[in-house]
Formats: sequence, structure tokens, C-alpha cells
Amino acid sequence: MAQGGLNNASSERRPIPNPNGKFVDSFARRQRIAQHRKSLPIASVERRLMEEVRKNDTLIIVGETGSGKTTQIPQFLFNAGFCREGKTIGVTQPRRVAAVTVAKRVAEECAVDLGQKVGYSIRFDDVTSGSTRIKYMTDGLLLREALLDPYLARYSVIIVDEAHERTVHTDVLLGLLKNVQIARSKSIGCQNTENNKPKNGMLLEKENGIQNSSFLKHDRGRMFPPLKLIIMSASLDARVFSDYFGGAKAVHVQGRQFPVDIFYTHHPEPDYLDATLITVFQIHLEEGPGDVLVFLTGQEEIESVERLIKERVQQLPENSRKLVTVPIFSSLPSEQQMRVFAPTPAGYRKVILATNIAETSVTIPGIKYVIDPGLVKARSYDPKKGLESLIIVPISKAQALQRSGRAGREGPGKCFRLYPESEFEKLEDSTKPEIKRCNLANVILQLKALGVDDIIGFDFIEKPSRSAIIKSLEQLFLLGALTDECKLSDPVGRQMSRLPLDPIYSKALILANEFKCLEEMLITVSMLSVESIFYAPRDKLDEARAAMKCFSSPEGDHLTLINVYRASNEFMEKRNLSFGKEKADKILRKWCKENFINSRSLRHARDIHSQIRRHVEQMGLHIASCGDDVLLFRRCLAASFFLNAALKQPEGTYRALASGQAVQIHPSSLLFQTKPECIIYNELVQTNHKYIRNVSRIDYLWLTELAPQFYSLQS
DNA sequence: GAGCACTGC
Repeated sequence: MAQGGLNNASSERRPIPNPNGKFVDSFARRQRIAQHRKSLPIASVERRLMEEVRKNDTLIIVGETGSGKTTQIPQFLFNAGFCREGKTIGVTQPRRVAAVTVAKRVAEECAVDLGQKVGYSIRFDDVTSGSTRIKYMTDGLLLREALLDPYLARYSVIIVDEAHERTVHTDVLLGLLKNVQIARSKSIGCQNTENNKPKNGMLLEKENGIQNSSFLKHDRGRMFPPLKLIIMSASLDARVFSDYFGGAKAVHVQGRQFPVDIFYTHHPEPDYLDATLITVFQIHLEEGPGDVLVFLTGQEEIESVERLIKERVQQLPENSRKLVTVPIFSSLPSEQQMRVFAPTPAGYRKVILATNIAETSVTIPGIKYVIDPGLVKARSYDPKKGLESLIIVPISKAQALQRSGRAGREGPGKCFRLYPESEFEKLEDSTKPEIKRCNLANVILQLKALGVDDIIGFDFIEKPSRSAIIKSLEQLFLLGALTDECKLSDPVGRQMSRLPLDPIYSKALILANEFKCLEEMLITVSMLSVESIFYAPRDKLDEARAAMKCFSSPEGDHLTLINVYRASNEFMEKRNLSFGKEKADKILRKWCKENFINSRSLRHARDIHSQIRRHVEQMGLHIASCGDDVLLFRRCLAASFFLNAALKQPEGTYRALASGQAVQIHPSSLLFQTKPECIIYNELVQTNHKYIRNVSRIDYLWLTELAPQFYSLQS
């Protein structure tokens, strides 16, 4: 309402109230915004850029941080007429927060209500309407949209932002968009005018001898205007994208960053944690005011460095002790994460000890110094063993650049790389795209649902290994999602592809419908789909253990998760009657804290639960409960997760039946000490050991009975 | 005896 007011009052200088009761001089505010927009580096090239978009169906825009490309280009396109005839400009982001904050900013710049001309759409939160013309969204969400509208007919332009990050979603999306573009340019056929002749979509591909066909069936009944694609990347190397889009033109837009001095060590540091400590104190004692951001690889490292800093601070002279440390990593409860944004007390220096979360996801103000040991904990995937691992590896040059850039956002800064320059030169240019290091079951299921039959032949920007594709095809076949001819099965495969879940969880829901325990399985897969539900800080481990006992089931982690969910539900239902939603949320957070439950994870699970419930109801599945018949539910777990069954070995470790690997139950599991004979699990990750998590007890004989397609072959 | 970072009509 207040923003509508801003709109109407634009010609008056009278301050008007906003919902917070503060007064805003709308005229001055709009002037300030206009001035800011004009000052952005990108403002001076608006005409040239729009010219390029008109001439090229695909354009690569390389823009450094601070160029304003994400907020400005969609507005340029709108003003240039790309939303005529009700068409929409879609802008994808890899992260939800980015989609929301940028949309808010652009709505403000346009002086419109969010959700009208400018809106955003992310999972669980759609703030768009029929009049939305500039739509920010996550790339995963656009992929989901494509399942319903394969030609992405409502969009005239799609901008893929942060493409250099090369998330799985971005890579699949680029492959899809390339096909949509070809299909749409064909659909208009001889209708082409000189202006919208598909340049690199069709003609150049022919010239380059690249296959000029799309998996999308030619829909002769429908006409589509060509789809304009803009790939935005912060990477110095636009060639990958340009090559992929048949030699598409790349333009460079200047950024606005303050200079950052880079310092290297003379020799490699044998102990980077010690080197980190020394550098922290060097900065603290010798450099001017400004906060320090340290990139570490994980929680354990952060906690031990924090302890060491606190110890050493005490050894300094009294007047040099004004140093505070603040940790931040993803599994930290949000209230504690927020501490990085709290202003540093006067005269103090803040040292932020962060994981990769501070590289892109969280921007912390006030950073003048960055310490970069050059390492990151990264996920890798061995398709042959179906084993994920978290290992510490050197970062890429692009990551090093991104990290040092964090020191130059508000003024000139310094970055201390704890390795020699010669080592920097040896780093990979960019991080290996995620699609080459993850399980592909979900990607393949999506592509199959979109009509891509030949996955191995699919034109990926970077092809995953043949063995990874085959392993995931095999897994989907074993789950019944694919037919003998490797086509999507109907209805099982089709239903699975509609559910925004890991395929193995989607299948579990379909089976649970037959087992008449869908209510329990719905809760289970929602809880399994989020980060750890239990939160056990090191210093309160015993208390946390005791709290977990209240929910625990002797059968294992799955029923325990159900108990937690139901307890929270009961708690909420009681409170919701007497309090408003916000108050009830606050009380739930308190309940979580008392019970050592991560409230962010639980809320996320509740969101997933309601979304998936809508889906399965639409599919016509029946949400029945098995009541006290725990045996039935465990049989359903066995039928669903038979690929992840393990048998106890004499030494107390387990042997995973599908791969033959030796694995161990993770210490956070309820069954860590019980060690039943036969179990199923949901996650296998190698850290210090090959750990399995989310474990439940089953009966060995159920496997041959319930999954004969797999276990009769084995014996 | 232990948890990089994101994300999904």
C-alpha cells in the first residue's frame, strides 16, 4: 500500500508514511535511485547493449561485480520493448536470496509493488501476478516450469545470471534453452523478418556443422517468436559459453570495485592453520582499521582457529586485545549467523571465520582484509561406488579472485594468499562444473520427462562421464522409472519426474501409497530432504543427546524423524489456535532450541511436506497412516531403499550389499551403538570414514521378497 | 565418535 502511495505521490514533495510508521520523502528517494542508476558503469552502454540484443539471439555479457548488470539489463530490455504483447523477461539466479533481494531492489527502482510489474518466484514463495513482466527466479524453478511449458512460451528473453558458477541447474538449463531456442526459431519458419532471423540459433550452427535439431517436437500448430538468450557471467572466460552457443557474441561490461592488493607467501605453508593465525595477528597489530575475513574449510577448523585466536589474544598487551571473532557456516543456527552483521564495537577489530558461505551466499560489510589459505571442502562423486566424498582440495583461480574481491567492496583492501604466487599459477582456471561431480539420477529423470531420449548424446555444455550417466540410468531403471527401452515409464516414471524430490524418495512415496503408509513416508522424505534436523553443539553434546532420546525409536532414525515431526506438529497445532502465525513461529523456534533441533531445517521440512502433499494429492494418491503398525512401515522402507541395504560384519562394520563396500554407521545415528544385523540407509558420504546416515533396522529376508528384481539376481 | 556450499511447478 505504501508503495502504491509512493507511486501516486511521485510529483509531490510531501513525505508519506510507510507501513513502519517512518516518513519517507518519496521524491528525494526516487531522485536518489535515479542518480544511483545513472552512476552505474552499465548505464552508459544501454543503447549499445540493446542494439546487440536486437542483432543477436544469444548474447554473452561478461560483467564484473558492481557493474549493475543484474538489476539494470532487465529494465533496459523492458524499456526497449521486449515485453510487448504480454511477454515476460525471465532472469535466473542460482540462489533464492539473490532472486528475492534483486527483485525487491528492481521493484523499488521501478517504483512498483513487488509482484506487479516486477516479481520473483522461488520454491515455496511465488510473488508474481499476471502483470509481472520482469521475473526473477531460481534456475531450478525455471527447469521445473519447462516440464509444464516446454517452449517457455511466455518468455521473450531469458537471462541466465551467474552462469560461471556452473551449478547443475545452470548447466541443464543452458542445454534446455539451446534446444528451446532452436525449436522456437523453427516454429516461425518463413515468417522471419530480417530483424529476428535466428542468427546463432540456427544459421551459425549450420555453418559450424553442429547438429541443428531440437529434441522438442516441432509443434506446427503454434507460432513462437524467437527466444532471446542472455548469458551473464563474471568469469573472465566467455569462450565456453560462446562456443556452446555457436560462436555467440560476447560483450564486456566494466565493474566497479576498489583495488585489492594481493600478497603471497614466499614458500608453501606446511601448516595453513598456523599461518592463518600468524596472519590474523599480523594484520591486527600492523594494519589500519578494518575487519578481517578468513576462508576456512569447515566447522571443525573454524572452531579450533577461533579457540586459538582467543587464547593468543590473552597473551597480547592489554591495549591490543580489542579483537572479536565471529564464526559463520551454513549449519550454524540463523541467530548465530546474524552475528557477522552486527556492527563491530568501537575500537575493536572483527575477525570473521567463514566457510565458502562468505564467497557468494553471504556478503558481509566492512571487510578490508581477506585471508585465503587457498583450500575448500568440496563434494565429489564416484559413480562406480555410488560414493560421495567431502575432501579438501585447492580452490580455482576464479575462486581465489572471488575471495579477494570480498576485500574491495567498500574501499581499497588487501588479500593475503597463504601460498606462493607460483602455486596460484598452477591452480585450475575455474572450478569443475558440478554436473561432473554429482549423482545424475535427478538430471536424467528431468531430461527424460522433457523428451530427451538419448542422454548420452545430449548436447551438454560439458558432458558428464559416460560411466556416471550409465550408473544413474541403471539406478532409475532399478527404481522402475525407466522401461527396458530406457524410456520414461508410465505412470511410475512420469509421476516421479513431477515430484521435486530425489528420485529414490519419489519412488518411496509411490510405494508407500501401495503399502498404505503414505502419511508416514511423506513425513520421512520431507525430513530426509533437509540438512540435519538435530543440532548438537560441541559444548552441550550430552544435553543434546538427552533431548534426542525423547524422540528416539529403537527401530532407527526414520521413525525418530517422524516422532520429531509429529511432536512439532502437535505443538504447533495447539499454539496456532491461540496465537497468530508469527507468534506461533517464534514459539516453535523456542521449542526447537529447547529440544536441540535446528529450527531452519524443521521449517524447511514442513514447507517441503506441504508442497509434496499437494503434489501427491493431485496425483490421486491416498494419504493413509499405518498407525501403530511399525512393521508395515519398515517393510516399506526396505522396499523403497533396497539399493541402500547393508549387513553387519563380524567386526561391527557393515557391508553395503549393492556395492560390496565396507561402511560404518555415522555416530549421529540412533543405531550407532545398537548395530542391528541388517539395515537400510539414506546417505553414504566419505569423510574420515565411509559413513552411512539415517539408518533403520530391517529384516534381511524382506529384501529378496520386496526387491526381487535386484536381490534374486545377486544370489 | 562427527556435519563444504547451493537448490526444486
